[in-house]
Amino acid sequence: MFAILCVFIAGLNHDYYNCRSTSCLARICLRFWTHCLSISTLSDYLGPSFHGFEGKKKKVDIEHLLQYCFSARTVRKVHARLVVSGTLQSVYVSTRLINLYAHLGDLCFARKTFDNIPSRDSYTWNSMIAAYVRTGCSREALNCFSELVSSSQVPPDNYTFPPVLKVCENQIDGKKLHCLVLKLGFVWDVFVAASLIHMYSRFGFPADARNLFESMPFRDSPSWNAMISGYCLNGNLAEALNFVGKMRLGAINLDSVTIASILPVCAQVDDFLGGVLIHLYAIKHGLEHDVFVSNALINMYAKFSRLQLAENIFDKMFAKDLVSWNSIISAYEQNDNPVRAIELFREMKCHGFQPDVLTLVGLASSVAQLGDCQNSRLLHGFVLRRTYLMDSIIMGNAVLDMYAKLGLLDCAQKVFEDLSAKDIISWNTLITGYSQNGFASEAIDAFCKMESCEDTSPNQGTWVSVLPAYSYLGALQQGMKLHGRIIKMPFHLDTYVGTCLVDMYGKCGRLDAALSLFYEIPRISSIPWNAIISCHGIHGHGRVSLKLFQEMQRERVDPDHVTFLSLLSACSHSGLVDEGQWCFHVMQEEYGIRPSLKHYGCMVDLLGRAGLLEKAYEFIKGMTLRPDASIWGALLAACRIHGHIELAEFASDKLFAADSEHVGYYVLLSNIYANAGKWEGVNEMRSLASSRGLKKTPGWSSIEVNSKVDVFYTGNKSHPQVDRIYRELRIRTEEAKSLGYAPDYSFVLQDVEEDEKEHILSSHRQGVHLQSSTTPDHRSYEGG
DNA sequence: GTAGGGTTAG
Repeated sequence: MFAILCVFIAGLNHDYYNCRSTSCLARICLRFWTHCLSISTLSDYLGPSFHGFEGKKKKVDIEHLLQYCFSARTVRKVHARLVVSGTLQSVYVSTRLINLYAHLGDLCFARKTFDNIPSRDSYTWNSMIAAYVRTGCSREALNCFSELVSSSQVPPDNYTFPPVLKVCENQIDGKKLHCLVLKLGFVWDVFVAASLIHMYSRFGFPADARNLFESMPFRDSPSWNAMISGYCLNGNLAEALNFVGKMRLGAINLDSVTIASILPVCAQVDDFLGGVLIHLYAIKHGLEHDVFVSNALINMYAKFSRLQLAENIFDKMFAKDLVSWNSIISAYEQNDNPVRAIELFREMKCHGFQPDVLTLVGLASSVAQLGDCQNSRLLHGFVLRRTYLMDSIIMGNAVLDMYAKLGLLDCAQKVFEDLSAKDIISWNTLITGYSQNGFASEAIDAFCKMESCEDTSPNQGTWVSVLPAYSYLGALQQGMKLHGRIIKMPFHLDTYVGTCLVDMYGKCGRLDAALSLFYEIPRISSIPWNAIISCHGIHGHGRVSLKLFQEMQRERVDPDHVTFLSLLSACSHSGLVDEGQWCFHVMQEEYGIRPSLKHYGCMVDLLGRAGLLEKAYEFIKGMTLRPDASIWGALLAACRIHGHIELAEFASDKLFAADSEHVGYYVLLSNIYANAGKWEGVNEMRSLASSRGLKKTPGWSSIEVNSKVDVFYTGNKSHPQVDRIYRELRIRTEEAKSLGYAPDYSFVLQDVEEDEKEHILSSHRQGVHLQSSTTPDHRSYEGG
């Protein structure tokens, strides 16, 4: 074998030695050496061949060969030979071994090597500390640093401080390190200074970082980058951008780090053009193929929903890493294309990448978007096996969010309870899950539990998650108490929190309060406009909704698809047929928004409610999308109002062909039959629904008295004061009748006598306005 | 032979 090696080497033309053959040769040599040939023997045989090593005239030795160890296994073999040959006495060789082990991820052997060195020099200490930092063992790194300081073998030097500063845990320790740096005279080392700047920024002291930066006699681009990343950490995006500008004015080249830091800022401040200019700069300076730059570009383009641009970058990358795959997967996931996200996940696995926490976070969201309950459980199982749920709070929250979005609240609750640590986002996710699935009371319960936790305090997201629950119950007084608390907080004029408050006042009927609050919060996005337009529509003030829309146009705020849903619904509930049709036209022609099934549904409702049944039917026939159950349902509801049995039967055929699982439609058709006195049809619908295992959910209403919400629903008399309530109701009905009130019995859809009909109408009894919403329970809530 | 600043998230 050795003879073959010699022939191979002799056959190489030394003038054309390329790196590949050098590397290959070195590895073969290593192999022989670990099999007990001495280095001098190797050198004697191969000497001339090695002089070509990377063009340097260097004597071959084991230290030189160490750089060709590409696996921890090889290093261990070399290590064993070094111990046998006695070469390990050299601090230099041992330190190199520590670094090799650390780079190959074998921290245990790095430490063993470190422990066995009789006298360590500064390189040894620095290498061991850096090894801990690189592998994320912060505590061990800090302990090692303390050991160095107390051992007095060698003092820490300028190479010691950067890694230690990177992992120090608080500003007080950071300050102590800064004092030591000053004492030892390393403050003007650019590496140490950049680390100090970053440390001060990390702990929220940007002024200290700035002072240090200003006092530096010489600044290189990493010093500037430390300032820029520091401003990003502290959320001062304007100053981060300002520093990039200053760098360019000072003729300091932006490097790949600057670009990777600033691209996310362009996305956050919604500056697409700025982002493209940075991209062009990267191309011009040959930086676009840097992995960090490419990844940052993918993420930026994804945030601007420019998926084609993101995918172009991804495709052109020479070397993709896990972050590249995670970025492109979440790009599709966040732009409502979960199918492509999952496809890319499969491709990623084919390329030999193992998913990490962030891959699975993106995947959990994709699975939720697809409504895929089966895969959600598979994902949960996978995450559990990898112990990610125990190790990562983000992963736990993502699984919780997945179950909440799928409406599997029991699973969500279980995941929440099993979380090894809960943060405010865990609570917010649970509260949002309840709130968005109609479990308002559970949402409020969870909020109250969160408030009783000492180590957790609500943030903006908490208010956004819990306020809709109060709106849902119409709990105005309790909502106002929350408003009272929010107003004292620095973010009380936040668009999202403000919009939730506007929505709460609006839904609870306080349109005046909703409107005055609306004019206090920022109105540059469509979000608050949608809320104020919608709540006026709900209460039948369609013309006000239209006026607000005109105001929105004057303020040059771009409406979105939700704005038009709110407008169409407002017009529908106010009988504004022409205005509704105008909105539908403007949406497409002026704003280029393609109508969704929801918009079509609103239009059918608008025409149908106004009695234009034929026109509504013609409208459905002209649709560019295939009508689903909701469209036929809207037509059916209109037929019910206007008693058009023939069209109702046609619509119901279409409806049940599209969706036979929605109980609301059975109830609707049953009510149509009842209205027409066709009681056999009513019975048929009821038995059909029950034979398919569908249960109707009762309608409900609520009232808030003295910050206490009472919920009533049909067929239930469990309220402790039920007798008093109905006595009062009878008195009020008599009073109303004496003033000329005549009950409209067409809403009583049961085959009973007139006096019974009146009783049904004036109480919460089964048969009146059956709804398919989720039923709240009838517990009461004390004000928070 | 040892060191700084960077990309993805619920």
